[in-house]
Amino acid sequence: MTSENTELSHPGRNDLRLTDVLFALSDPERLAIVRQLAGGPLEMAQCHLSDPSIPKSTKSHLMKVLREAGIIRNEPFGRGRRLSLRYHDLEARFPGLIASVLSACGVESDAGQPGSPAGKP
Amino acid sequence: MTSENTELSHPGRNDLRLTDVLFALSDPERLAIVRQLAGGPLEMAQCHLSDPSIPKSTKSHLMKVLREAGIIRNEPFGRGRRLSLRYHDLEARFPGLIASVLSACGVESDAGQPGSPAGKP
DNA sequence: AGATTGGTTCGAAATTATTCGAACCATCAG
DNA sequence: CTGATGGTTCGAATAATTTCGAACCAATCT
Repeated sequence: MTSENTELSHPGRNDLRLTDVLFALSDPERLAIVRQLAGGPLEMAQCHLSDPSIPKSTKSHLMKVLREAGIIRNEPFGRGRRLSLRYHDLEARFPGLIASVLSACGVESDAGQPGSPAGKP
Repeated sequence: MTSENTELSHPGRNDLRLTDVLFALSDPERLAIVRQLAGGPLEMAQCHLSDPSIPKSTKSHLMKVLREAGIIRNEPFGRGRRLSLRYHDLEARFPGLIASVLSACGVESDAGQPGSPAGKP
């Protein structure tokens, strides 16, 4: 049977709400996830939480909050899922915001995203 | 009696925590307050909430969250209090963050703050 | 098919935030 | 001093979030 893996719903770029984005980013654990994704997409299984003993239902919920705020994309990938930062959408809707948050939490503005922050012309 | 009006405690510039700042900004009512203060200091009595029937204890609590996150300054002023955005401190600690949040919520980057965003040399 | 891995969803329980009235404090006007 | 205005703080009620186990689903491997 070819019964496509669960497609989760993502808000469209224009439906992103600033307060929801800020809220999702306001949790240390979620922010740490975003930091990891700043380097490029990651399989969920390779995206680690600060405490490895946290149950998967909790991890899934953290991802849900980020996804529903429009911060990350969560798509089927092989037997698991692939997570990615919706950098371009965030940048388009809230220019400079995600870049300043990343830089504030110690992400070297480098490669990883399309129209990344400044740094290398 | 000259018994100084209540001095509230404010976190030092270097004690500002990104997650606290993001959390404080993630509420629409608090964000609206910040928007008003972007134009410069305001007496608390002149700083209005979206719903004018909200009791003053609630308003005071909103200010408390913003103050404890280090976003606003709240100091005695005459018989009331004067509120101001800690733009400079925020900018120093989280470069670009407050500017992008303000611009994302429709604040014309104009005067109002010392080393404000670009716009007018 | 059956077992394994990786992840979502559903409740319920625990934690944390918000809201609001009442009490209180300070300043200014009379 | 008295009253009025402006605001903080406390405590209790309510609302929202977080956390976690159990049940479930999909894809892969044997």
